[in-house]
Amino acid sequence: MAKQYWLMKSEPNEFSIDDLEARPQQKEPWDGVRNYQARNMMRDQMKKGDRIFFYHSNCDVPGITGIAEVAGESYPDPTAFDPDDSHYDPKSDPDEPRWYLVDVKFVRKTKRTIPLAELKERPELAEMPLVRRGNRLSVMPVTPQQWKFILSME
DNA sequence: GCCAACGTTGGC
DNA sequence: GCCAACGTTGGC
Repeated sequence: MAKQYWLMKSEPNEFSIDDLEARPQQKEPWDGVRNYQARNMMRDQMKKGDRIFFYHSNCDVPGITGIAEVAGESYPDPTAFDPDDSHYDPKSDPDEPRWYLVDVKFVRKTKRTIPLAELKERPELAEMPLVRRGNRLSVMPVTPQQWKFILSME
């Protein structure tokens, strides 16, 4: 299958692109997602080697700060089974897991933060869920055209 | 199955 | 800190 492209949001005060770069093997399980649309994409569609825009939300300058890649196939999110974890979900049964995740691996930081404000100005990106009003999806697909265009804004 | 209340996301 | 937009929950 052709390589696919994605965008994943993270709050940098929780987990930033620098945190990802600093991780052992520069890899991190993308746990804690509790939204069905986002889960479905991670569980069913994201494949090893797919590229990801790493997006910082809820911060001074929200925008794309780096590139990562999907490190392997999806698997059940262990934090859903842990009563001590803030993302614990008693309704997720290990025999029938409700939540899934993928591991994400650092590729590089973008040359600069590409701010949401600039992404919004570009008609080429008007179809991205990211720039649409009220969208709260934390994992979303990016078309090859959008991917290429955003890279040209670096 | 409807829908009001509530909680969360996330830009500003 | 405000608040609009959503998703989820739970009473009926």
